[in-house]
Amino acid sequence: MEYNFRELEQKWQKFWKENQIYKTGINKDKPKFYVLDMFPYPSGAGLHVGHPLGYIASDIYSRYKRLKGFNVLHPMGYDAYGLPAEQYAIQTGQHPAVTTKKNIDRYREQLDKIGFCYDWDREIRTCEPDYYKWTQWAFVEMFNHYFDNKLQKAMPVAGLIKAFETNGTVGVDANCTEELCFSAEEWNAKTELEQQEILLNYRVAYLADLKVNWCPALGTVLANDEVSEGVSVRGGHPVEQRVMRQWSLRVSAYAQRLLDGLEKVDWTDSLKETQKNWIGRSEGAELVFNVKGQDVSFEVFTTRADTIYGVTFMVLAPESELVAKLTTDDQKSAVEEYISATKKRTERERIADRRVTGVFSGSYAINPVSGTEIPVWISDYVLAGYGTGAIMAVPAHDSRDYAFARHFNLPIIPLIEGCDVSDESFDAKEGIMCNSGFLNGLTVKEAIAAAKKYIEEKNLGRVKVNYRLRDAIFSRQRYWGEPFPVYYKQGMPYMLPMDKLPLLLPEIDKYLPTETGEPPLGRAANWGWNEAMQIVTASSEIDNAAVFPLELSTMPGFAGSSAYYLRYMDPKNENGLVSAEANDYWENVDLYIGGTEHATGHLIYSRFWNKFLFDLGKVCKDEPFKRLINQGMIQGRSNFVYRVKDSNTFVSLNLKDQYETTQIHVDVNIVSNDVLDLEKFKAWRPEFSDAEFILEDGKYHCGWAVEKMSKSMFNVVNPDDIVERYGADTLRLYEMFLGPLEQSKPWDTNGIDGVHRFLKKLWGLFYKDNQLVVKEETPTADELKTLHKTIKKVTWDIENFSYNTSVSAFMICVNELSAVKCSKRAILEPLVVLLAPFAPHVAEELHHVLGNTTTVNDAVFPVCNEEYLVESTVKYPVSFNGKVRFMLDLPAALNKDEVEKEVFANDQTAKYLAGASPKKVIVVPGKIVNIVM
RNA sequence: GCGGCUGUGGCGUAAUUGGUAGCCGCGCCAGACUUAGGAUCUGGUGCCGAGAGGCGUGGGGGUUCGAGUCCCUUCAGCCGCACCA
Repeated sequence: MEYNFRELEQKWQKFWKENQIYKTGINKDKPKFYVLDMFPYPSGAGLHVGHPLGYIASDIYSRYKRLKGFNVLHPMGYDAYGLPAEQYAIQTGQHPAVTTKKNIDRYREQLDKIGFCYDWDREIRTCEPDYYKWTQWAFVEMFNHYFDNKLQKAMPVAGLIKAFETNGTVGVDANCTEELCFSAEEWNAKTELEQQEILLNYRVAYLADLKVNWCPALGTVLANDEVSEGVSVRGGHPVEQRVMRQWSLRVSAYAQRLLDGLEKVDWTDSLKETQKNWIGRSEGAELVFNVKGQDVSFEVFTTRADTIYGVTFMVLAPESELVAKLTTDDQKSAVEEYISATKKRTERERIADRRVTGVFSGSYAINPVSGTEIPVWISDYVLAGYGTGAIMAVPAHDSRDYAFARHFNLPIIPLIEGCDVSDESFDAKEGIMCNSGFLNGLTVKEAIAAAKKYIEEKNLGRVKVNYRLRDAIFSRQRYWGEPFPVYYKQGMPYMLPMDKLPLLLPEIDKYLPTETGEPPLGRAANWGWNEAMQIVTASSEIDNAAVFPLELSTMPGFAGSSAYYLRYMDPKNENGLVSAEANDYWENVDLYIGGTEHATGHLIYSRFWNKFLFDLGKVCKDEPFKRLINQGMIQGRSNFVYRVKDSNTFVSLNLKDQYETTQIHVDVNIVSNDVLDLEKFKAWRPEFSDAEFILEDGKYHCGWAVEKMSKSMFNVVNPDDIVERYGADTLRLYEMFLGPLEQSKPWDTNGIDGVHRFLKKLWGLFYKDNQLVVKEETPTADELKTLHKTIKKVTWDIENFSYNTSVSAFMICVNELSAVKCSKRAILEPLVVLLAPFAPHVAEELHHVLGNTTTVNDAVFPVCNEEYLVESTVKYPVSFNGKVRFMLDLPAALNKDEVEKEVFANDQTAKYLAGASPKKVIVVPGKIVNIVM
């Protein structure tokens, strides 16, 4: 029997499928374990060899846990809504549902070939109505809840209304967009419309006029994490700031809990750090400044209350509402000119070009502590969206303020003894205060505390915690997303009744905005809501009396991915996102594997979403993902050929310096070990058909470089091709063998022969000349040692996700067994089970070859017996002054003194001592001997 | 600028956590076999050196009997955040 991987892999994949080997259900007799992959967006390009890396790692862990007696939930699905399918629809007119389905089918085909243990009965697609029903449901719940700051949890809006009716805002501490203050009488006197508008100020899902990131090229707004350096992350289109009425989720209310929760999860420090940065907690004080000669005051936020005596000017963000209030008549034209100039600059330009710009407003503020009058300036270095959009500038101790003061010749007052501010500001929070009234003589740390206390006591402001985390803008002016279950009466949003969900995505004729600039859903023929009949009806019937318009925006990409891990627990449930029974059993994800690119998007939103559902009592765990591992990126390894300028002649790598050449990417699939296949090259592209070559030793050597794996670099390797040539088990092993899971590393197909050879060698322990050679003989001590040290190593490696080293441990094991021609059942049987998580097909085959009739997945993972590992002798390296000179075999039982005695009894020792007397002898029993001379 | 991670043969990497640096694999070299291959098997392969030996984990310094591993410093690369007050 040959190792016929093609036949064998197909056979077992079929067997697993037909016998539902990977079907999972609640089983209270076994401990549960939930292993999840970040589900993919099914792109048109299909999978390349980098995508399955994380899937293989999680698959190994899932299989291992199962063999260890756990009931393992290991599902897969698709993040099926998204921009690329819609962009494609715009270009081709094909319905995004059609292309999405096609892409999903392709993904599935590719995934199936690799032999994953997914329970496909639990597959979800975010674009399916029975799934997005629950996305809409969660949104309605968010609309119906507000965040109570005191309780630090979401509470029903109904309770808030009751409080307003009896006491107004008194005693209410609700997270809100804008602090409001009204009495019960005032509330009760308001119209329904007015009350609804006020409630939007509190709801967790709310509609508000916000400054948003508008991307004209994509025709939609984008969330902060979808924009980087002023351009859209997807597509790289310019993004501008615009005020629009949009749905938002009050993620910022959960800032503190999102931060605290990080302490409870087992994630990498770098990922936690990224989330901490994104949440951006800063403790400080909010100070009230009165404006001189006007009945106006404004607040600023500062983390350096200690520097209050050094404030020499104030700065407002150009977008601040205060600008209009504080601009005096003589400064009006200058301010207007500055504001319009600022508006013209995109955010990108502002970031790229750090010129100091600004204009004086004409007004003066009064320092609430020192009483000094200070000029109020306007500058775009102050952000409208952070804090209050106004700052107190302390040029001596803040580098941005310093640059501004220098540019406009404003005073700089040093506040720390001995600091030099002649060239730059002193930003460090250390030293002793001076020029600071009652703070003089204190350290900076003490002064911050003292100043805060003073501010609170004198009622000059309040101690406050600020977060950088913004609410998530939740509307997209696009077609291919979840429709909002929302209709509008007099411009005010109302939710569809829960029992009418899902609100289905309507058909439209073109996937473009309407002629009047409304989102694509504006084209839908049936997009009205008959309130009395509770049905969707023709858009033409909208009369704003009985039939009302439905929301035209759709939800963003992160909507569907925020709670999908919960749905896998109970994917067919028609009465809830997840049943209490399923949720109580599976709880949350024990191991989540995916890329770092979701660090600030998906992983913040889903934590927020989960916490919200936790507050409602719908889920039992506060954090969704207990342990998280980021797999590294697989980079491409590109190959180059060198064309001699103005010719069709190509020169081999080491001769290219003799010519003037152009470097050209060449398809890595026609290169082997950096040697170009000349015939394939000529056939690759018509322009190379008559190419000529300057060779070295009859070969054309290509250059190479590690780059991103992409079509344009011709370095994309398709897993299908690898499976076809080497089999899925070889692919799985090689992906793991490449290097540590979390590290980025280049893919080079050339190395794959090594692991393929390993599998053949393993096969060779079972079959020789087509004969099964497995024997029932008792294994030797050495064979048992080989097996058990491998069990020990591989177990430790799996637990620590060090899969590259376990593959090499398997190789060492098989090398050792081959060397002694060991084909004994007592050794091979446990070895096959040990290998099953990594190479399930060949393991299943060999498990059956050994006479087992049930799947290897139901075997028991072997346990290391330390007794077999005990050594009777130790090879001591004997070193002199730290340099190893010779090895000495000694009984392991010897103690320190006995080892020393043996070493000095050896004549080699005398040779290296060369008559000198040792100053010191170090003996570490079982390890080394070092003689210091 | 701030924060994090990583630097080991020609390449991907390993090192029982302070104890023989280079395991495993690719590649390369030599040999065997021969249905001449992108097959299989055997041996070799960090660098310098004929050899004894010396050097060697980005560079410099330190702690230690002993450092890839710990400390200080410096350089390079990758990632995250970045007018966040």
